[in-house]
Amino acid sequence: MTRGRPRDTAIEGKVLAAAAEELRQGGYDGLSIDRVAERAGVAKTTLYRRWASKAELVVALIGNLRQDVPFEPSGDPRRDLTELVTAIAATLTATPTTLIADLAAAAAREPRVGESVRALWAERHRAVTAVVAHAQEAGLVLSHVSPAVLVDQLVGPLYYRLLVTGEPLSPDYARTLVRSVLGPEES
Amino acid sequence: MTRGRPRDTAIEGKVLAAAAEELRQGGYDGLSIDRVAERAGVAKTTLYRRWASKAELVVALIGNLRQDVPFEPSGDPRRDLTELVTAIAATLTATPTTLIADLAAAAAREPRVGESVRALWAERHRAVTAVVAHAQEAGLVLSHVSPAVLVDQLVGPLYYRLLVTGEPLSPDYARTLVRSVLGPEES
DNA sequence: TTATTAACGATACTGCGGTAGCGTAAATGG
DNA sequence: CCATTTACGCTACCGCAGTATCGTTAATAA
Repeated sequence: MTRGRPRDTAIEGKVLAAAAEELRQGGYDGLSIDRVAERAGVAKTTLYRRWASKAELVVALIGNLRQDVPFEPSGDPRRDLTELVTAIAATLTATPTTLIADLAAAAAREPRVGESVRALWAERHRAVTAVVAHAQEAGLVLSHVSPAVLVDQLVGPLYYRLLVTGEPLSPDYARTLVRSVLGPEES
Repeated sequence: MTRGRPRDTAIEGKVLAAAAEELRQGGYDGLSIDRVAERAGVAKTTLYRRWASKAELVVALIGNLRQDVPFEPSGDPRRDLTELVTAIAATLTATPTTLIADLAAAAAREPRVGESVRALWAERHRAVTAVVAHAQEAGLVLSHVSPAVLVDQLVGPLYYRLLVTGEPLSPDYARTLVRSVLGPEES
C-alpha cells in the first residue's frame, strides 16, 4: 500500500500526554517543545513532523482534552441563553488567560491556527446563535439586528474583559449581558 | 544633586525612532531588540535599562506615536456613538492584528503592560461611557443595564471579531452595533 | 534478495528575548 | 585631586522555537 516506513501510531498519544502535563504545570509559556519531546521519549524533529508549530500542538491538545458538555435547550430562551453564556464565561475563567491570549496571537499570525481555534468553539457558537434566533422569533429580543451581531454582543464582552480590560467574568456579569439583550424579566 | 553619571537623554528618542521604523517594516514579530539597538547605535543592555521587555518598549512606542483625535460631542447621542465606535473600529483595523494580539498576550503575562495598554484606551473609553450614559438619561437606550456593560457590548464585539472570529470590522458593522443598542432610527 | 520510500533519532545550527559580569566614562561630594 | 556612584558599551551566556542535514530503520515493490 503506502511505500515507506509507517508512522509510529503510539507517538501522537505519548506527545499529547506529555504536552498536557507540561501545559498543566507551567501554562503556555512553560510548555517547552524540547521538554515535551524529552518527556515523551521522542525526537524533537519527529514532533515537528506532526505539528507545524507550538501553537498547533496546543490547539490539538486542548481540542483533545475538551469533552463538550451537551446542551439541551429547555425551550425558555432566557434560561437557555443564560446557561450558555454562563458556561462560556466559566470556561474562559477556568482557562489560564495567557493561554487564550497566546492562542489568539498565534491565530493572528497563522491562519491555520485561527481555524482550529474557531473550530473548538463552533458547537457552542451554533448553540448560542440558534437560541438567539429562536428568542428573536418569539419577540423576546429588544433590538432588531441580526442574530450574529447579538451573539457578538453576548460573547464579545467576555473576551473583551478577559483580554483587554482585565475585569473578572462573574456569573452575574453573564446574566447582565443576557438581560441587556432580552430586557428585564417580567414576572 | 544626583550622584552618578547622568542618563543620555538622546537615547530614548533614538531608540523609539528606530523601534518605530522596525515596527513599521516588520510588525511586532519583525521588531528585533538586537536590530533596534544596532539601528539606534546603542547597546542592547542600555535598552533594557529603560524598558523591561519588548512589550513595554512597544507600548511606550505606540503611546508616543498616538495623537488622540479630540472628540467633540455633537449632542446627538446616536451620531456621537456612531462616530466613536466607528473610530475605534478604524483604529483597530488600521493596526496590524498581530500587534494587538501580541500586546494582549503580553498584558496577560505582565500586569504592568496591561495597565499601559489600558491607559492608551482610557480617553476613548471615558468618551464612550459618557455618551452612553447621556443617551440612557435621554431614554434612547433599549436596555436598562449599566453604561459600563453597554460599552462592553459596543466595543467588545470589535475585539471579538478581530481576535477570535477573524471577521472584518466594517464601518457598517460599527453602525449596526450602535443600532442594536439604541434601536432603529425613527425619522 | 534488492531497490525504493518514508519515518525516526540525533546533532548542529539560527535568530530570538532576556540576563550577568566587567571595564570604562561621566557626573557629584569631600 | 580623589573616592564614589551611576550609565554605558561590550561580551558572553541561557533557554527557547524552529530548521537543516544525515545516518538508520521499517515498511513495500520488483
